[in-house]
Amino acid sequence: MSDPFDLAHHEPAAAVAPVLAVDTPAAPPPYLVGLNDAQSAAVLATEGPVLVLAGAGTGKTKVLTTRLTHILNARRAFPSQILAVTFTNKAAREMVERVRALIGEAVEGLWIGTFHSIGARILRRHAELVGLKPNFTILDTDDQLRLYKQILQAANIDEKRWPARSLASVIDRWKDRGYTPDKVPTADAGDFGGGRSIDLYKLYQQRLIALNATDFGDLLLHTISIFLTNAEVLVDYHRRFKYVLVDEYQDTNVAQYLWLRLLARGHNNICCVGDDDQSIYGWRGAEVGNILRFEQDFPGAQVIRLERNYRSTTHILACASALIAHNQSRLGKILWTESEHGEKVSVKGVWDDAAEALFVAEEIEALQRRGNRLTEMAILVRASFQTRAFEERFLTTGVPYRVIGGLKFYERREVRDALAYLRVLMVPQDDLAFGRIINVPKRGIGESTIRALHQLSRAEQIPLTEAAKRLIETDELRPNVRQTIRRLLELFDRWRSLISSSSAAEVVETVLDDSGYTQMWQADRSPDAPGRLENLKEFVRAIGEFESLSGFLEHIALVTDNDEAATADRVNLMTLHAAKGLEFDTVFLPGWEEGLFPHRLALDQGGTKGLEEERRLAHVGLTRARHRAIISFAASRRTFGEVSHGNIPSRFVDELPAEHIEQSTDSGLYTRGGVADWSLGWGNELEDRVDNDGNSYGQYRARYKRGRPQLGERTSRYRGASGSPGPVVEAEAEPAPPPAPSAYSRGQRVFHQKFGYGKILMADGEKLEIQFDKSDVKKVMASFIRPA
DNA sequence: AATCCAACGATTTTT
DNA sequence: TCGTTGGATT
Repeated sequence: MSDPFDLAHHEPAAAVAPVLAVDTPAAPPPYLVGLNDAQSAAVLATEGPVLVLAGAGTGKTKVLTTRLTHILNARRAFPSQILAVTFTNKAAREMVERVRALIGEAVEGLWIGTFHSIGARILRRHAELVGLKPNFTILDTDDQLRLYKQILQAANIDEKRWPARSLASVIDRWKDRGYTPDKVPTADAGDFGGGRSIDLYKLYQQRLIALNATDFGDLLLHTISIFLTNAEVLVDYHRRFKYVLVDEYQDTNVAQYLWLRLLARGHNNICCVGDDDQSIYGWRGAEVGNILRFEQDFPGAQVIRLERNYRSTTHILACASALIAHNQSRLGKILWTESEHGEKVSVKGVWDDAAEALFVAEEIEALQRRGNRLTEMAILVRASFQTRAFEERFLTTGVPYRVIGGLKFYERREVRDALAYLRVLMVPQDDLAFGRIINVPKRGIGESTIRALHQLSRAEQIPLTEAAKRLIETDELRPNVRQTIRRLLELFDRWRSLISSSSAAEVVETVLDDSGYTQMWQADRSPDAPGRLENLKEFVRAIGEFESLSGFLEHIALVTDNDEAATADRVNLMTLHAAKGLEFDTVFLPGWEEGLFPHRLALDQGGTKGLEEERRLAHVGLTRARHRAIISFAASRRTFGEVSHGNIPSRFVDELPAEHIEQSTDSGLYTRGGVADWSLGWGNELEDRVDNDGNSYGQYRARYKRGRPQLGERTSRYRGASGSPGPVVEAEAEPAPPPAPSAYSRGQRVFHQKFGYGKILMADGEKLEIQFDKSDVKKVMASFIRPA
């Protein structure tokens, strides 16, 4: 494959007079057939700045991919002259596949990728210009946090008062806005660490450079700096990229905007596709303003609106439109459809979260009986804790479900540990990685030793591994510690010598075995140890798919595989944020209560802006539905052990047009338009139901402890032979097996229906003595408890 | 240096 | 309610 940077070899001949190729009167190319007028306009408007406002379900991806196809087909540019930027790897992959389906091989050489992957690609070419080496590491949030902690400690700042997390978010937001440390306005310093945040930012950047590392934000910030200070580099990219396409433009932050502007300035052919009404990542630095300001930012821009919706029924669309019309800051689109009316949007008020889950489960089973597939149903929640009630219900009634989101494969502890070993192997200067595994598994290297290492490393400006090498030549450490470190360093040398002769997977296996890491988990008696071992195996297998270790490391730094092979027929459970871009026949929208949705914190922090973003989130939720949307709210809800009573239906419920909804509320709960007396009448009944569920749930819980995915445990599918990486939790209710033989041992955490959580003091067959957290020591039969 | 325990705090999270 | 975390204990 040719280097896309290597323009010299294929300067396009067709580029001299490209326009004629398509303008000659002829039948329209086949890929335009089936597009509506607005869609074709968006495809054909190749020159100059274009904003495509694509409402939900209006064929956005189709337009993007067809446009790409058109540019290539009309020979306006070679693949290597097109830059297409997305936010997710999934979107990038989808685009590649669809373009390939339309025109075949020509996709080779296209610059399609996420902002970060393309940023990384550019930055590696010019790393020296910002003081990095081309093989710099990309830190993830975990590493970042460790680095921030080190910096706070060095700066003598009380981490209790000023947690590393807060500093991280302060600095992240600055990076989102394109501020390098010298550019942060003094007014923005805030009060972190007594106003020292800007200095801390400076220190952090210095440390990153010293570590030859970047964080995600740097991938863009550094490239922007390079473009700004090295005109010839920028001009080179101007020449290169004749066409720039951007997906999900409403989600770009200021840094991304600046980056795009700089790159697009060459040919000025930039096409941004997005929907201001689906901007839901403001809290992460996304600026709706970017899309709202597009016409000012790019003078002479065309704005094309895609307003014909091909997804939802009229009732659903009417609700979504009426809802979003309450927002002030929007460009305004009027979605319409020719599809059928379908069912009205159903709005249901219930007692509490358990009743809500029960209601949803019953609806799902009814739909299933009528021949609907579970994969075509989704429950979209505002906050992830809400999934719990549904999981409990589904486990007791036996509805198969999958939770999308949660911990990703590469974020798991064991995977990150294994990765750290590889990083040290590849880049001995990677202090963060070395610091992570120096005492994992436990080798008896403690805080004082590590402090000594850091001291020497800082004093001599050398990496930790180097400091370790020197320190063991002195008598500063105790002999046994010295010996341990020496042996570890020798191991690394030995592993390194394997790289040239063995496959990557073999190297990793050797590392995990020789280091004692695998052994550590084998010896671990905790219930999640087997899963971790499985994950390690899968990790080795994943590496096998890469040619080199360094290729693998780049992949996992930038790719968190978020998609799942939805094979089995299961109900989908996820947050509203995770649902963006997806669609389902039936969508359940539970928890539409003031305080939860819109979320209180969103209102507290964001005021009207916050409210409008919540409303967009509601709009996103509704527009995921093709045929059915079912909204619900509960008067009482259990959150973190506390029960909140008297919840008020979300204001969003009131914003739905009456003629498009069908409201039903359990009696005695709410009166029309307001709150009725919930203090009466529900107490006892609720208690009963919780008890019943609690008991049967307990059985399932116990069963799942024994190796099956459990409720609340974000087990990945990454066990067993099949599948790709993914944070998908799957669980399946089966007939309950006979009670397990007592397998409790001293020290184990257990749960008792009445006494709550506790720890086993003594186990004698079925007779156990348990110290309960909220009670005293009790003697209990094993059949009354389950593992915690 | 490892283990234990009490205190805390818990929207959303594409890279 | 429950997982994480830093300080205290052994």
